Amino acid sequence: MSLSRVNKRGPKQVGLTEDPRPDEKSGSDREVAILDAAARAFMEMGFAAASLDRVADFLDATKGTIYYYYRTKSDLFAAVNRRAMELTAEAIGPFAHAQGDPRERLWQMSFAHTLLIIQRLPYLRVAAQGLELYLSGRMTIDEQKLLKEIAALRAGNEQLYVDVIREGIATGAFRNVEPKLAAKPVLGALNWTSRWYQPRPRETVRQREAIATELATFVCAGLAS
Amino acid sequence: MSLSRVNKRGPKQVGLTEDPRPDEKSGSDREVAILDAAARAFMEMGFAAASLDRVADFLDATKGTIYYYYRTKSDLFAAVNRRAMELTAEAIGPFAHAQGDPRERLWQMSFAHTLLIIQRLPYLRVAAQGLELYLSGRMTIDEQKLLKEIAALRAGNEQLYVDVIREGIATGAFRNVEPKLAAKPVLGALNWTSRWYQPRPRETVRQREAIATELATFVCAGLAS
DNA sequence: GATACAAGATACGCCGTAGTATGCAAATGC
DNA sequence: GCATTTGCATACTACGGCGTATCTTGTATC
Repeated sequence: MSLSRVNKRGPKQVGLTEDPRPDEKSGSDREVAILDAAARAFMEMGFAAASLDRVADFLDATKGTIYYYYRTKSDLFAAVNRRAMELTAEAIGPFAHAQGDPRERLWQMSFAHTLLIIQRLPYLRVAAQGLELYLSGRMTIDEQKLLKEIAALRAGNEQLYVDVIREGIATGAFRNVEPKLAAKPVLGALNWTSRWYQPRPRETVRQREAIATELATFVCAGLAS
Repeated sequence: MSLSRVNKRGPKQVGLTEDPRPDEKSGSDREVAILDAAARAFMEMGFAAASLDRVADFLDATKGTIYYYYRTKSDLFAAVNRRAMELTAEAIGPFAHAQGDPRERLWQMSFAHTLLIIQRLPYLRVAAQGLELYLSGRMTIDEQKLLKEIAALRAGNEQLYVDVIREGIATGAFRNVEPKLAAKPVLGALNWTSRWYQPRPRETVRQREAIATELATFVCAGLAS
């Protein structure tokens, strides 16, 4: 396909610093701006229906810019998903890895997760759509690699919930259920927020926290013994 | 657009019976077969990415058949969604409208809802994708009408949950929360099943019921006071 | 101030697919 | 048994959009 493309590894680093990856997790400012625009476009139309020209509109630029930083539309979509997974891991990871009461930790994870969805709706809504759907047919080899990578990140985040649930069962705080199965409705209750939530102009922090509190309380109560 | 189309109201009724709508809810056998094929295609690729040729493949027919019964791709998609909503209403309606303990009724609704998702996965997964996403931009007038109609059906089903939750709060069975907000994680936990569930060849009825039992127990416990 | 390269704009080729026009055999009516 | 309509299949057109080739401008380097 694109074997002749040589310069498509993003912009060169400035200066003489030879550090191989100065900002591995999120790329440059420009790349993040592109991801933001892409997240908005994919959120509003879905991957297949959203055109790169629409992404460029949100960027106030043209397609040329996008293709300078990303090789294909699938690449861009995967990058949005990857970033969404990173954001999620950052939000819930600290509580997942902490010590202490599993029930309290699950509550904090759910609370933080919900607030994240509200704050970063475009990314999380795109992530909730999933990319398996769209890339499931006629995939190239590198698209399969992308899919595997993102799926692994997603599974990693889900595993954080599974682990906490398992701990909670061990301490007797939670009902004795299969942790992997029990994690499904938990994730469902949380991720569904990306579907129904609509940002309101004058919404206060307090109102958002009320939503997050209800969801966190709901999932903890749902597992309680 | 298609002002010249005259014969696109589906097949004529046979015989001389003049009853205007002999089978309003689901159409003819052939239409249902087309919907089944469309549901499978939309499930596997999403609306925008699924081609009508792919739908025709599942039908073991060609596009000509589809366009004989449905005017546009959007029409077909809306019909799949409409049927999904009808199936849902049939599954949960009886318990929603019954007398008796709201908690027990919510449990039965959730149980039936989950089993429905498992049994009719293509329809319910397509419905969970939603159509607002894909039709949100550049809609024609009749597409807007379709969207409104499906949204109303969806809202009706959600309202069934809201009502039961409200009753449960009144009887003291459920925590005192805003019913509309509380219904969100309930729907999320249930609908999420259409995302993660994958049919296994030798799965028993008992195994499916185990999933439905866990989800129903989860949502009831999540609201319990 | 000439050179080289980074960053992005523009224009276009090519492909997939929604929708249409038409053909055609089998059922149906008279 | 002839005419008409039904129920599709086939062939084709139109168009939107991905990806690419090429051109332009700004900026660092010597």
